[in-house]
Amino acid sequence: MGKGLETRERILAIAEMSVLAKGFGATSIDEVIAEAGITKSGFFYHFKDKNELARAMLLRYVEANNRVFDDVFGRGRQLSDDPLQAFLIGLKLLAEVMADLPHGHPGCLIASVCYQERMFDREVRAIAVNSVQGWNVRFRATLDEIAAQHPPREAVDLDTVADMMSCIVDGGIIMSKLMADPRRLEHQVLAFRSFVKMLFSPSPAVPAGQVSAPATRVDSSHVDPHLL
Amino acid sequence: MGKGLETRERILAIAEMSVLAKGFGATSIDEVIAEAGITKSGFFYHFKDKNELARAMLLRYVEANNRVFDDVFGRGRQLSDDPLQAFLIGLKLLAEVMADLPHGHPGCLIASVCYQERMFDREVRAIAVNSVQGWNVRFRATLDEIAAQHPPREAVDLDTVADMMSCIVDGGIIMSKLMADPRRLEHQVLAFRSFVKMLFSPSPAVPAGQVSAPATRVDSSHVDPHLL
DNA sequence: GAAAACGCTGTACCTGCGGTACGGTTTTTG
DNA sequence: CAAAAACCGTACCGCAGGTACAGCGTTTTC
Repeated sequence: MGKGLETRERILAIAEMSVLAKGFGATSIDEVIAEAGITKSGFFYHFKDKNELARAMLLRYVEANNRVFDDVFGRGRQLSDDPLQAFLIGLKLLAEVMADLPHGHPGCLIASVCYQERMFDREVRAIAVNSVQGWNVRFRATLDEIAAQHPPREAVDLDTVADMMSCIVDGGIIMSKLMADPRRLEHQVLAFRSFVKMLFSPSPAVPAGQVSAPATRVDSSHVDPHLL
Repeated sequence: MGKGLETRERILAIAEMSVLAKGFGATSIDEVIAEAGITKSGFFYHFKDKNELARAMLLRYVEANNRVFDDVFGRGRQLSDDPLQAFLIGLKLLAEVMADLPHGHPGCLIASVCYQERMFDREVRAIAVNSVQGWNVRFRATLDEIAAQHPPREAVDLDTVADMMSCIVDGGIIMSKLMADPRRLEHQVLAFRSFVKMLFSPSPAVPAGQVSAPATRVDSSHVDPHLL
């Protein structure tokens, strides 16, 4: 990474923290540059105005989020051929990732943007909307796969279930932030997991042996405490 | 309502709209007073500073929210003696209330505060925390009642389920605001309702006749499309 | 019916921040 | 070594939050 990109990255990280703690409108450029150890001119060299900063922040955030999703649900698929099991494993891993954040989840930039829509131009809002839509279609596709093999017990719209994923995470972040209790987010993800499990599990009697042998090694963490 | 309280209420309503649309830090007093038709001095007569405005706004919001909860879940209890059915009816009514908002839910002030914590003093944050905790113990008590009669099918912590209610609503508000689609919030509440239903329903075979005869008349709206 | 409290208005002023402009300087890179 | 990249310094504008205080009409209270 060149020195320019490094500084840019530092600005974005600091600004994200500030935005999540105080809101975009209350985030002062002076504070950001002081913490980043640069001058105002330096800042405006990288971002022509605050909206460009917002755009870059959002893109950075969405990308990082996508990497996490790719990681946990990709691992889920590696660990089971059954789409339901794979998704449940992914959710378990996601809950673990959320729980392992040192000071709890810092906050969701999408939610922050949502609660300050008037502050941003169309492009920023479009980035937020597209990202969420992308996650929804992603999870919707997964749910379709699952439903093909496991007929859902309740007549619930799968788009709504896919949407629920984002809602639970965003709601869980708010609760864990507000209550200063990182575990709440973890619990919410696991509760959503229970919902999915119940929705696609045919009967109280549990059919065992659907989990294929793990092809990949799992790094130190035992994955199978509550798989079914 | 005295003239003073009337002006105060007008200020609070306008400020709430602005805060939900732009964030607290970006909400300008000049804009609020312009819309309220008063002067700056008039504003500072009612609120000594922005933090006092925030406190009053939050209290107003929480109170309104409590009224809605009291209303829908109170009606639920009127319509069924079974705690599960009463809760499910309440959730259905809540979803309807959410769907009937003319321009969608304007936003949750608690979430807004959460994403701008650094802007507020301890008291404001305490109000937010206490309100959410109040809702959680309320729903937890309801869930305890339900669980006493309907053993839950999954080993889920009831505190987490109670928490999930707030998460779903806050998450649903974010999604519906972001996507400009008020129905998403309604769907999320109904999805949570499905979760509760599944969690406390003993088996796929539905035992009928648990709904007691409604003692109260239902005002024009037919309550029983998807009760079980 | 006078006094006090209420509900504001008007003016003036200070501070800090977002943002612009622009010339100069150092650092990196081809 | 030269050019591009990555900044620094300074000076400035306008707006918003916030303070201070004097005053004024209306309503309430004794």
